[in-house]
Amino acid sequence: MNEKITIYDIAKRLKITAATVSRALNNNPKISEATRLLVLKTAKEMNYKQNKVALALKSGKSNNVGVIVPYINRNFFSSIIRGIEEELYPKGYHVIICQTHEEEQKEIKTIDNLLNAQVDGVLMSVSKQTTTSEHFERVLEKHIPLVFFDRRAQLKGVSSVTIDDYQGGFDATKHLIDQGCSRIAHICGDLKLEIYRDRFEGYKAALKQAGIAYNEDYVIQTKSDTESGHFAAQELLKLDKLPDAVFSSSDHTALGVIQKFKEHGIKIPKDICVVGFSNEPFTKFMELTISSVDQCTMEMGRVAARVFLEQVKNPKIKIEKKVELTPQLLVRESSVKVNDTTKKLRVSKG
Amino acid sequence: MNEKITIYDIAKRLKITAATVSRALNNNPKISEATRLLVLKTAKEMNYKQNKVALALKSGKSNNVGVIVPYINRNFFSSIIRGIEEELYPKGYHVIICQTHEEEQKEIKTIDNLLNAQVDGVLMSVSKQTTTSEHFERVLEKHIPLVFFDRRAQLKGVSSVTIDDYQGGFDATKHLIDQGCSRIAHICGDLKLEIYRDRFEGYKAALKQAGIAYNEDYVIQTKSDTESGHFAAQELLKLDKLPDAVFSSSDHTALGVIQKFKEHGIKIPKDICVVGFSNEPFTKFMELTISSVDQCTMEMGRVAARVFLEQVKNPKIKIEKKVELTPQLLVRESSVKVNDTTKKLRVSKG
DNA sequence: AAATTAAATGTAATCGATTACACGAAACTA
DNA sequence: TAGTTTCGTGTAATCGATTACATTTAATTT
Repeated sequence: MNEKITIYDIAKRLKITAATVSRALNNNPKISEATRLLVLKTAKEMNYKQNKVALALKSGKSNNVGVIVPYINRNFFSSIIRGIEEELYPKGYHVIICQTHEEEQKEIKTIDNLLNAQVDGVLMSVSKQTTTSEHFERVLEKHIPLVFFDRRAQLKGVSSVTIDDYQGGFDATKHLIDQGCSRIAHICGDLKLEIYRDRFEGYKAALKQAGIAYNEDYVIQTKSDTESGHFAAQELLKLDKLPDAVFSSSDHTALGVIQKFKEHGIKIPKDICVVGFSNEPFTKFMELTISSVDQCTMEMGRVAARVFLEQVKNPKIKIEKKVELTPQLLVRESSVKVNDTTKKLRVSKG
Repeated sequence: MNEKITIYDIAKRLKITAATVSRALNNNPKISEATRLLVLKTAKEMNYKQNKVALALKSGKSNNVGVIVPYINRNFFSSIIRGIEEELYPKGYHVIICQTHEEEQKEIKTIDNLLNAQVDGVLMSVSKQTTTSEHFERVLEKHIPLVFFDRRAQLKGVSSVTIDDYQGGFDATKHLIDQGCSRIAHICGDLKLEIYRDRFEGYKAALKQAGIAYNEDYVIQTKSDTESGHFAAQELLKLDKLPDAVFSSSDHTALGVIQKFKEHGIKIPKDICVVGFSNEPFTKFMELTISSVDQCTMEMGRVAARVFLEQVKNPKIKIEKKVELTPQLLVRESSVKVNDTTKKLRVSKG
């Protein structure tokens, strides 16, 4: 019962050759209807299952794609992976998950391992530490589709799917301006990363458009966790003139800012409006829900998968697709100065 | 540059046979030191990389394990997967991720697909809908290690890693009793699932131990989301005597309960103490942090991976290992009746 | 009826690595 | 020196499926 059934077993049983069996199973037109049906029936009877590994060796296609992220248990990444998986599974691909822990060495090793495992594609978000790109070039040399999502490396000929971080930063800041705020602080992540630079640029552009002078004192660069939010808030509290709004490039930092401000008796959003970034699940569970910029993560995964599929379909054509998804500002309680309850009810809880 | 180098290429270059090359690369003792070094050197020069697919076909081992969960973008599951990945990657295994969306049909299809792909093991959490178990038996027939985590099927000869849900329920309830509560409500998930039954039993045991009569009116069975928490709270509000504590089998439901109670002017934890289950990230981000039972997810993944490794190491021995991890009650603000600030500071924020 | 064509199946190579068995040469024993 | 080990390599089968090419048989044409 447990031995594996191969096409040779079917062939032996029917006193024909494995080639005929293979052809019958693959609906090859040069097979007679009679034998085809017989083979199909026998295959079902014997509970034959095609051995994908043998197929992979013969065809050079493993039907596996590698997905590399810093950590899989971060909502942002796991949602992207969900999108990728849901798009690729119906097409017969399996998703192999790997984590880099933000270490370049692990990233390099992982890519080489995936290449040895003959994956048909690599979809990834570059680790923060990564500075070199030979490992990416090794993927390209083998003509294996490489698609970056969210964080990409500067590399010609590689497709990427990102959100328009500039737009996200712009929208968030514009919204704060629309709320009547004019002293808007910005807490950004490591500006070596493109995503944080872009959000920062969007912030500045919105200020400029509104004729608000850019004030360097209002910009604080930190890590993207809650503690850094506490730190940032304290820095802001030292200023002569307190800002009346904060746009943070991270939800966790936004939370830290809110916590620290509350400790100091500052009312959110009455005294200071706050907008975060990423639409982390907790932002809508808070008593005071936090406005945030949604990065349409599932969609990002789906699109990355589709870009990959396009590339395997047209192996000859060198596609360099740069898809930029539009982020979605979700206005919640932390950034809306309301005067009456009617308005409050309109605040999105999504 | 991009053609794949095989052992035949190395053999041709050195005018020896592929067999010798293979032996040299595998440190086979019957190879002369001279040829071995020569082969190793040449392999490096030619940038040879072993083709894992060919190896998989020959050996019958793919070095891939399938991990099946309902949804990967749930903190609980993605953390387990992280644990699994981190344990298996160093041992040369790749983790293939699949989602069932809680559908039995998808689960069946996924398992069959993984078997065709010749995975060396299947680690999974059973979908809520699943009632049959032929698909699990198909895995066992092929002598492929099957390990359940968290949610398991009733099946002989299969290992599982769970937490002691009974203990978790007991600890949570005991803690509420220790806070002076005696009218303790319980909001549970679908009692067809073992995990919810066990938590419920733990709850009842703690009551019994404290000599508190079990009151059916205080038990509400719902789904595990925030809205169900609203519903449950409303049901409790209808009672003649309001409970003075709530132990919820889900953090999301606990959150809903808290929200609804607050709407009705009930103070948490002064009037009613609340403890949730799962230690979802948001529980510690709230203004009012929520006490919860941590399920040591990363550890669960690691242990599941180790159980799998043990089974591949001893293929002959039929191991049926039932590992039960001990959950950890995290006492936070939602369940501690404090009188002075000193005590409040001791409340865990972990 | 002989010749041509078409249809169905068989033969054998291939994908890349491993390994039982065979074989020749060197080294050792008696 | 003939016989036996030992050592290092080569030969060829194997894992399971696919497919170009060859071959057989049947059907069609002239």
